[in-house]
Amino acid sequence: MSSETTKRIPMDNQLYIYNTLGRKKELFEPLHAPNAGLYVCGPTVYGDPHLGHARPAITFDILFRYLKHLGYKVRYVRNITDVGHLENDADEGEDKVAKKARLEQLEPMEVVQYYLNRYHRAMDALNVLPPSIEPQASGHIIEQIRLVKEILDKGYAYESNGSIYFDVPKYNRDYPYGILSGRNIDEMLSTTRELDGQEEKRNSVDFALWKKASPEHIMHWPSPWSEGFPGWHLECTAMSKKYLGEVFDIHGGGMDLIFPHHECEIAQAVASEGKQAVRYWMHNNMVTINGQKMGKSLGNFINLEEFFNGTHPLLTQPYAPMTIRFFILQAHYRSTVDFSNEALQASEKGLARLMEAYDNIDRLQPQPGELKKEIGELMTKCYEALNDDLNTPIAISYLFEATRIINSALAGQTNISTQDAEALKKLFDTFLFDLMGIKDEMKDGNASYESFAKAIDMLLDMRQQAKENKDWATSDKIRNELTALGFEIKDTKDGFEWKLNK
RNA sequence: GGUUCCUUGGCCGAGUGGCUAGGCACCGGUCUGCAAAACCGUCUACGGCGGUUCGAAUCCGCCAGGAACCUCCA
Repeated sequence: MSSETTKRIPMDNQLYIYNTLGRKKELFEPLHAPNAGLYVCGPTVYGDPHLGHARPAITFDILFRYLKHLGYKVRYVRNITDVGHLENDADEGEDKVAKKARLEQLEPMEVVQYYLNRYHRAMDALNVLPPSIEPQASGHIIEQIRLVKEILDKGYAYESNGSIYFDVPKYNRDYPYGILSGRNIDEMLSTTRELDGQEEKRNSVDFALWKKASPEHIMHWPSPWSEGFPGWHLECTAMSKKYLGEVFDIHGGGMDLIFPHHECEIAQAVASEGKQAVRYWMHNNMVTINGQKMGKSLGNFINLEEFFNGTHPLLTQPYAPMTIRFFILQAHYRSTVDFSNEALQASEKGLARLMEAYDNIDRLQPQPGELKKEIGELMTKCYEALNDDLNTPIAISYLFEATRIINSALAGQTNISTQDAEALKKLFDTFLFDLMGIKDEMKDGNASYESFAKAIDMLLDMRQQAKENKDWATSDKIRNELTALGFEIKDTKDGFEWKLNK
């Protein structure tokens, strides 16, 4: 699909990733190099995307970008859940959407499309690359029904009143259930709460593969057992198998999906195929707010659009998409990251400093000479950081080291060679832009930027004239009014610099 | 109650046995017409109590506090 796949995989670049199954870092060795398969649980599109959705999207975007950078031909599948979760729960927030669909006489698929579009728009703003395939659960009912049949044939499921349930205790006699989450079935049997509809199930730990639709249920399909809809966990197993094969490399998602979702996926795959489908399980941690998980059920989430506009009451200002992205990358993906205005502002300023340093590389006046060892090592260290389970905060810390080197040279305090300057530019191009996916929101895709920039330059040239005439009133007026408009004006040895703070 | 995990300087956040990231804020200095920015410097932390060790933020135990999962959730 792209020419970059011809790149040779560097032998010394060995990526280690933390496998939740086994809870340790493991060398990543794809099953069918140079191909690599990646499946990530995407959103259930029944509400606006919030900060929590940005975390896995960005985490696995980095993985996607890095695997491609290492020369792998990556097939990245990220699903869209559009059936099974829409209306069959008691939570008011979710009910409202289904209710709204009915009240406004919308097709459920209109609701789905609406939020899917908004999700895509937010991901685009965050510079999250689209996956190779983005399958929707509702488009794979046939595959899911087939999977249910296979599990029934193997004897690990049973029918009850038109619904099909996975027989967890029976499965557990042949294969260990709970290996991903570290649970054992006896404890679960003794601690699982009683839930509605459980009378159909033989055991409280069993889960639905196919549910018979109640009369008021909007979305339903014909099946050998009933008019109904697929169970919660089925789609990922069916779609990953279809697009990545019976066994594939990496499956990602949020930590909150480990149980029951991913545990059930393992059970479904093993029950139907007799073997595990996933070789590396990766899980990103949660975004918290005041130390608590940001999420729908707690009602403490902030939509991405609210961040971009600054419209949520908890926000003291708007935050650019790249600020959000950088903020998330400044924490390791397996740590929780706590939202606060202070933390976001720190990220905003830090990122601005990096972007400025990058622009400053072009202002340097490098001399012919050798590459400084210190600079040459930064590239290696950044690779080592990413190879160590995608340690983006460490890689970022080296970019800040590079920033100090650049600014120090610009201030005339140190010398810099042509090779140094090239290496620094390559460091930023590779790690900040290509791999971490930061972009210059002002310049990228803005055709009129150049005219705009020249107009500001002209104003500042006039100010420069005034300064030379010691007309401080005029020079300060220009500076103050530009500052009021959000510009930051800097006087330098031989002129001026400016930037627009959003 | 069960399972898993966390507690790092004013804030955020890396780091798994010695070399003690990084960002933001603060303070001092250089620079500047004044500023801003930048640069240099300062501040040097690992919840508590024990233990292992020549040596622990890092390993072990206990205690305290917190979180996630056990129900849909990224």
